[in-house]
Amino acid sequence: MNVHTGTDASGYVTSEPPPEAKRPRAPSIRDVARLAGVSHQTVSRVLNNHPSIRDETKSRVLAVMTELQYRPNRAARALVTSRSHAIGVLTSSRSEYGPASSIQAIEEAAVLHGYLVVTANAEGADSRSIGRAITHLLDQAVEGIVVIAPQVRVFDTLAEMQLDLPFVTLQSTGRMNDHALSVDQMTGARLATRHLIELGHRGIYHLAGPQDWIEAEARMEGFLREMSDQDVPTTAPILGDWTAEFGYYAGRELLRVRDFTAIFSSNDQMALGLMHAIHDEGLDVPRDISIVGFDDIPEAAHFWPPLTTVRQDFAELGRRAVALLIGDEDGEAEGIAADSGSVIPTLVVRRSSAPPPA
Amino acid sequence: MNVHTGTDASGYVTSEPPPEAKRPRAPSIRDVARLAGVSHQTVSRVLNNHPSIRDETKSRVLAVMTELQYRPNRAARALVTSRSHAIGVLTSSRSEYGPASSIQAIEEAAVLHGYLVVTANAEGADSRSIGRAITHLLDQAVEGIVVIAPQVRVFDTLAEMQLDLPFVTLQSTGRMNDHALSVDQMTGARLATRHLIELGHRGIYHLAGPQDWIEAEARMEGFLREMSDQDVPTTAPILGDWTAEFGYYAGRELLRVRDFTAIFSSNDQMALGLMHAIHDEGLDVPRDISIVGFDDIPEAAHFWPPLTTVRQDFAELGRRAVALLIGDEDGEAEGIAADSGSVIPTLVVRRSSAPPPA
DNA sequence: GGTGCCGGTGTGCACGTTCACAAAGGGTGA
DNA sequence: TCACCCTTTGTGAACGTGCACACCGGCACC
Repeated sequence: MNVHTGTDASGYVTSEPPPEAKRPRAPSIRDVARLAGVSHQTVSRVLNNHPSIRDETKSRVLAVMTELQYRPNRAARALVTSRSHAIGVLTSSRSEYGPASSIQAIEEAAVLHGYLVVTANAEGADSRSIGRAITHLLDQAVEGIVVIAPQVRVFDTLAEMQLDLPFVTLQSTGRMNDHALSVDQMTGARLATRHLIELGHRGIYHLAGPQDWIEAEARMEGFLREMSDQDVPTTAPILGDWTAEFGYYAGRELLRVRDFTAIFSSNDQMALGLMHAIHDEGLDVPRDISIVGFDDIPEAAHFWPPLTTVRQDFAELGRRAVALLIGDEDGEAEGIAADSGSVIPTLVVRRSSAPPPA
Repeated sequence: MNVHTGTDASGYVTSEPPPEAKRPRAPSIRDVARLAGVSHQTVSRVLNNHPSIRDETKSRVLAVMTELQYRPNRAARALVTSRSHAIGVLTSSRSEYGPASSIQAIEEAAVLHGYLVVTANAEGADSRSIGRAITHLLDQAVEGIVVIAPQVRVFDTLAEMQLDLPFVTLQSTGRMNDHALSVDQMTGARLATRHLIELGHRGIYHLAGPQDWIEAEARMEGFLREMSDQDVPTTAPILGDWTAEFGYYAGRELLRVRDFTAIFSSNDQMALGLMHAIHDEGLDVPRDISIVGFDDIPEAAHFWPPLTTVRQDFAELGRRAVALLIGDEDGEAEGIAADSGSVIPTLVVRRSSAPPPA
């Protein structure tokens, strides 16, 4: 096919190439238009598949597009529509399994909807770094934010910056229902707790996560409620920081007194640390002490002993977050994401839990 | 301060607000310019801190900017400069610890340089999904790509799409030196192997990673070289898939014969699975069999027994990748990142390795 | 005292896309 | 036959920024 049509506006003589063509620029919609013999607007219509376009025209334009390897310029589009088609993810500790899995799911779902994901990690989760992270997201003109971090502080910072952006957290809560997915962390925690009670345990500790994390709070709440519902005397939960390291030291501390036969840990990493401490004392899991975790990270099945834990569908969480955020904005299927029921976590019983010693 | 200056081009009467102001648009440099009594170009100069601007003018402009909460519009900037200031990260299995940590570091480093990170996950790492991931990155007009995936296939796909984009892999290699960081995976593997040999082991297996991953290949190479250098007869490595699950089944298989006293696993997860299989047989680590891993994920210190492994600085890797990519492009400090020496991994000896049974 | 340079600033256009509007062509009903 | 509508297409103007260029005043130099 001859590229030089009669209407070529560049005015170059065919035999003589442009004087040192300084155009490393990608082909634009106008280039496509020229080659297809239509106006740039028609090309635009094809791109946005506008209804009223003749099939023949459309296919001709499409052919030219593939020939030219045309790629729509997102910047130009964003400029004129003032829509970035970007959503932000705000994390702290993003390399942990739970957050990482959710991010992955968010990304997949976002791409599926034609969106782009920008992440910002608030190292340390202090309000200064949260502010910096939010600023970064704002610089990218994100249209919404998914929060995987201590939401309370994020909330404050967001309010402080006095800008309203749709955002979603991955965890259910009483306080922030408008922004939260209805994932039933509490039920998961109750399942774990009930399991231990049904095995016959009465001295049960809870190793909780940081309390400004909504999911940590919800799990603790679930633990406390189940204990009280079953009339088991409750001890005050221990507040941890999600790490195996903390679990280890907490375990060593707890073992000094040993007024318990089971521990429900708010995540699998801390459970691992607990088991390490227990083994260090020459004790056995589950013979002497039962352990239940939360999350079911892939490694949990291969801990020694394999860990009884609560499986959580991080991917589903991520997908819902995106659905909520995007559905919300597009006005498309407003309610679907919101009220399609909670994600119910399931208890995976492995070998780290057993009846208490006689 | 009065917003309505005499030169206000909108022409609205001050007492009468614009008829249902349909301007949710953010303030632009022209708005700033008007309020500061300068031209938009001057504002632009302030933004890009051009040298020749009077201090007084500059501070006046800056004041107006903060007053208006002005944020530069990245889309417009990208459009005119045809630079996206985005770098892409191509992963498979991004929720695993290693990739996740590197991504985090990449992101931090990128933000520091004023760049934006776009990730694309090639689920399954087959060439079709790799193609899709690359397309996604290209749609965002990334200026470079960091690859954390089976590079061989990514290479092929990239070549197939016949587009040249600067890219970097996180692993050293013989083949792709132009694109690879000089992180000495091989030395790490040799350290681990030597450790086992020095403990007295002679029957040593290597559980390798997928061979289209360069790091897996490099670690295997290191293992083989060290074994041959030390004149220890070598058995063929087993090719795994990085998961604890695989390690478990590989362990069960190996234990049928038991012609070995130690296993060097190419990552910590597979090592965990191996130990699980060994425990299942009623054997003890390290009394009966020694295990050495690779990566030193945070959980490794709390495995049972705590895992001897090779620590790798994923964050440093990420930072270097960005330095290489960005330094490369900006022409700024071309060589610094490239030749500042290798990242040498270190051996962390814990309790999973010991002399072989007598 | 003209000429040239330099610091500081302004003017206009370009980037690639979408949007508002208009226009050409064909059909349809009165 | 004319007025009107619908489908399909085109025209021109935005969007917010950077770049090339021009301009202005002051100073140094011959």
